Amino acid sequence: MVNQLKQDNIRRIFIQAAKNTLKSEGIKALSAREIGKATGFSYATIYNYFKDMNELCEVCMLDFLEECKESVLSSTISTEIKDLLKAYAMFFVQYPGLYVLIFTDPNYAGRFYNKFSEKTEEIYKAIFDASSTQYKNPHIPVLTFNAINGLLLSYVNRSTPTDFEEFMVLLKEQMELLSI
Amino acid sequence: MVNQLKQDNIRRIFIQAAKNTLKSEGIKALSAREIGKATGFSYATIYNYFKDMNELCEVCMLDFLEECKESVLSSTISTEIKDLLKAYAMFFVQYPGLYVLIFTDPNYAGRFYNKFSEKTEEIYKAIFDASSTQYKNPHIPVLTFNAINGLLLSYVNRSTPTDFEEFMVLLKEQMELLSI
DNA sequence: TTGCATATATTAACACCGTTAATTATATTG
DNA sequence: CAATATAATTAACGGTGTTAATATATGCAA
Repeated sequence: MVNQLKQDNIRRIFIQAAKNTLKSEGIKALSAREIGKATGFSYATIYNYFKDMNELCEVCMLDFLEECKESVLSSTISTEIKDLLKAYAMFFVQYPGLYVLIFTDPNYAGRFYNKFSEKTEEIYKAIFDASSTQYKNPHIPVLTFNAINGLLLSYVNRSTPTDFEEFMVLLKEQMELLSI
Repeated sequence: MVNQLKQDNIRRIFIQAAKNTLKSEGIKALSAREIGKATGFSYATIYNYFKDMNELCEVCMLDFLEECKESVLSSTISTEIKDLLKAYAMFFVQYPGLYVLIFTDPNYAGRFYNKFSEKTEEIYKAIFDASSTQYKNPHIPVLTFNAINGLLLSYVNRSTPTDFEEFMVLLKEQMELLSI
């Protein structure tokens, strides 16, 4: 007889600990032994609740994407698309480590891409649905997100632009060029 | 008395072996032990020629960027900017692992970013210099590369779009939207 | 409550990794 | 040839993910 409730609770303990580590110290600090210490469990106990460390990490990543979505949609600045997109970019500027982990780290971003593609598509769709203006040409939203993600990639991985203010200026200019 | 020529040659042996591994099997397969096997040297000998494995990898990355630049500029399709940009994208579509390594992998892309930023800026500049049309507004080239890099990021890490043909169609459409 | 079966947690171990110190082999020079 | 400088190797350390074997806790029937 398994105690499903207890199992779920312990699972959540591991997830929460992993999320904390990922947010504060990044993926490099995440290890089975570290999560063991942080939760009080042995490092091997994790393997009773997750297939491997990747599974634990993936669960966190989907959680973070959900947080991103909620953060964007609850930021009641306006329903103008440029403000929604700015909120999207802001979330990841706030947590550059999460952007790297979810979108750029080949060890994770590339794994089970269908799951993450679905979730990111969901976010993109939610943003353009929430917007007050509609775009008939579906390539405009795609181009817009490619441009923003390219900018975020450059910012988090190559520090180009170097600081936050410059990033926001560039983002604004790019949105204007796209007539967004 | 050190034999500089001999040293340089052995250094090049390690670099070549590492480049082969990176191109064929990717960064995950690169290790000191593996390069030792591939070259016939002991794994520790590498440390007589490189500070650490990161240095070896970085040398390879700069080499690859140089290859990319030469590949783009020697592809005598035309001097139209859209063809040059297509050649740029093609290089990394051909070697997705290299794109991931150089631009998206946080372990490498983020390290010594100034060195790589310089080199990538050099490529971007070379492309727009070789182009037959000139852009007065400097934000257009920046936006263009952000869009292409966003598309490449999505393609290599999330398989969106799923195949090469689709990628090329999307690239063409995005260039047209940007009036490039 | 006791005893037992089941479920869960822990420890120990294995195979990797990067890196370094100590040791051995090889060149070079007097 | 012998002494010295240089380079390559082996052995070791501390880290990683993961698994098998072992210990502990839990749930339940008698």
